[in-house]
Amino acid sequence: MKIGEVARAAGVSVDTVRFYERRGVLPEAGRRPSGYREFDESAVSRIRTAKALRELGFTLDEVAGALRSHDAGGATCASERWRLEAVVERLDARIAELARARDLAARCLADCRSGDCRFPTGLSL
Amino acid sequence: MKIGEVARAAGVSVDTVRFYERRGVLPEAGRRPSGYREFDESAVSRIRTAKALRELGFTLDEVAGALRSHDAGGATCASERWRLEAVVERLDARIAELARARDLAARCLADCRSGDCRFPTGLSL
DNA sequence: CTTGACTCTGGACCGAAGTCCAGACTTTAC
DNA sequence: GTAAAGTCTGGACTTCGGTCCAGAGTCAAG
Repeated sequence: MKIGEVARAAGVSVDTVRFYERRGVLPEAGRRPSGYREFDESAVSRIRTAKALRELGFTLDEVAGALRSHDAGGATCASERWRLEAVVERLDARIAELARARDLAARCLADCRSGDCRFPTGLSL
Repeated sequence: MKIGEVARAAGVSVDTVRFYERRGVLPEAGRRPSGYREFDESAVSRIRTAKALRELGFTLDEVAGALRSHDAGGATCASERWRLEAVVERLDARIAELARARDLAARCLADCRSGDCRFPTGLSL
């Protein structure tokens, strides 16, 4: 398959496919004599997996790490689980951070609506 | 006050003070004959307010907008409340997004631990 | 054989909120 | 008077995940 077909099949742009290759998410593609990259179906499913992992909160480097570990063989659920744990931890931390800000803002807003605005330093909101 | 004193008093770097000036958070500072910026106390409290707003989830542009509106006079709680509402809405949306990813990942992890790993497309985690 | 669609490379660019730098100048303290 | 500390400008760099570009070459259909 040519890069455009892969991209279409996986639902990403050709730029993204090349970018994923550079970032180690995809192995270096084989080349035709013309220099065109040549892919097979496995590239499509690899990109789909990468997308799924991204949606779970993996960074691209983490995706690449997980996929390479998988490639290396011997990876099991138990041996790779920490990757998912790390992601969940990071998400929890980030969510807590945002929730704190959100509650602070919402409390400001509630005070403000009830005519008891104690907004930072004299700013009336 | 010179920029360093302001920065120390407000708890930011001198680079940040200059950056805030360029971004409209601080008005253009007056200059000494030497070219050095000259600030008064109000710059410090303005930076502190900016920090407080940033912690609530305002972007720098939103901070600048709120402060300029305040400067323009006539701003009341009720007239400016939408700014805070917009921030809370954005935070809520972002938190929901992350929470979805988090739950997806945590469910994966739980399945994985209970030996029922249905991780995306053949990847064992 | 030509036309249009595709692909190649390398690098620039986006947003966000700063940080850091060099090289020149100023101010302060001793 | 001199040295150290502070300040000036402008621009480059950071992280993250891409996106977009020009200019050149390639492929497929008619």
